[in-house]
Amino acid sequence: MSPAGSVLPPAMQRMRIKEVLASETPLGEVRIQGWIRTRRDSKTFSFLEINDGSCLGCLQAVYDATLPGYAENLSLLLTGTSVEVTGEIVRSQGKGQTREMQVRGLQVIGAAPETYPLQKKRHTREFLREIAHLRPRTNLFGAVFRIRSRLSYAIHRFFQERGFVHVHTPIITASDCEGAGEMFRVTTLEGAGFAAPGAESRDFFGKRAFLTVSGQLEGETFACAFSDIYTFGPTFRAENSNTARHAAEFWMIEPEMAFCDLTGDMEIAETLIQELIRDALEHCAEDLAFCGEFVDPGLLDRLRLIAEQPFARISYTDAVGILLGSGKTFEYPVVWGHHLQTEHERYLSEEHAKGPVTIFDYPAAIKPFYMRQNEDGRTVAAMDLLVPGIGEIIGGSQREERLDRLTAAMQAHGLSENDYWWYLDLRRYGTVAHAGFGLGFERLVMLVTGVENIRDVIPFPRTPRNADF
RNA sequence: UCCGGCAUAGCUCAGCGGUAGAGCGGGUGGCUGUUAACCACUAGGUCGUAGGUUCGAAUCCUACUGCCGGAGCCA
Repeated sequence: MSPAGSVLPPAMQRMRIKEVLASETPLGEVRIQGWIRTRRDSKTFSFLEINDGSCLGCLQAVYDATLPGYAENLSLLLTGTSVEVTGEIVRSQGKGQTREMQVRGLQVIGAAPETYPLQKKRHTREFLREIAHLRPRTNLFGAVFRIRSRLSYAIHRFFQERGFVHVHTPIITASDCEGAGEMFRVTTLEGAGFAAPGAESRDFFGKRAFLTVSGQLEGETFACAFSDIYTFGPTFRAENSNTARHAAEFWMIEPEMAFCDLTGDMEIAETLIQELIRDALEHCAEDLAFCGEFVDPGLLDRLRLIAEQPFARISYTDAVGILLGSGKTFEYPVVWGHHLQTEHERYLSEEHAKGPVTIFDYPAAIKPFYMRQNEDGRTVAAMDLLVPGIGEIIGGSQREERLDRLTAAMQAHGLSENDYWWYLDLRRYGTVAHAGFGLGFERLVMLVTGVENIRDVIPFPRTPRNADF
């Protein structure tokens, strides 16, 4: 495809800068298209740093002052301007790059005047969030979103290679009892009609509808047909959470395995994390090195450790004992039967295990109804995978497959069997042990890149009072 | 939602009762196979919004808004 006004005949293919920089063989004359990052002028020529997003690095183009149009173009060649450039790829005379382009023809496609917000200096993340439409053009966000893309691909590859079937579970759900937090209401009712008596039956779906907070229950139905499935899609929580780890819209991966218990569940979870990090280390080396240099100096060592070292596994009961025996004074008391607080989870992963740790067999009273009851009568087969710096990255469980136990648990949680008739049918017809978990995709990207705020690993973050762009 | 902090030039910040500053970015000129290039000059601001205290407020007080950090909820 040749853009209008191209300076070269269509026969000459555009090359991505990544390919130009990686090429082992002489390339001769090539055409590239991208955005100016910075310009440095000499008396008789200018250096242009051009980036097209294909990789972190820029192509240095040497633009000779004797070329036609040089003087007119120069005033337009500011940071942000889009250009098409042709020229020969030659060995660089300077330090810092092995090759560069000797420009033969240059065309300004779209000028970026001096009001362009991105300067060739470091900006704060807070400022860049205000220009979320332009921040992908920075080094950091370029690296983060290339890594995010690769991780997404690696997740599909991981499951597809293991025979898992990808299921698209619904985004809109009519069951308001998924039990994973506040839900966003979906409705076509407006004004007085919304509040009127019996309004729900006149709504689009004839009942109350919401955005999904989890595809798990629907995922279970497919696991009980395809044995191993996974979902990978957007998830919505209307919680008024204002933290670096929470977003109202985020992406989640939820595998569900039939004929699988909690141990098998933990194995898949741990293997998945390790495989994904290995994949990123191999395929995103340049971007990860950048993150290691400018985001978190300890990043690469930590990733290698996570990829190689087996994860610690500690039962909830043992974890409580470890916390009580730690000699640490916590703000919140450690009590068996209570939730582990952030400070407790941090101690377990950052100080005790010094790496990822899986906590399993939680008290039944603090977990949802669908988790499988253990024989001790007081815990359920649940697990949380905690990683240093982020906390919970995976939460999962073996599901209660015994109809009588499940209905009893629903009664204890005050839930109506009628609302879950199809979920209970799975236990009525060919029930089978099964287990699964949810992996927060953004938290994974945070782990891999070292970026500490979820708003900086998702293109356009949705958080309380913020849905711009 | 709770606790704490912050809001000054396009960006990053200094100034903390007495005429609004620097670096970067922009412009002009110079220099150099440069690479966060360098040197000189130059333009650029209702100091978040609304009240209040004071002879005088960017500076002190109050409210509001937004953002940041921590906590809760969780992925």
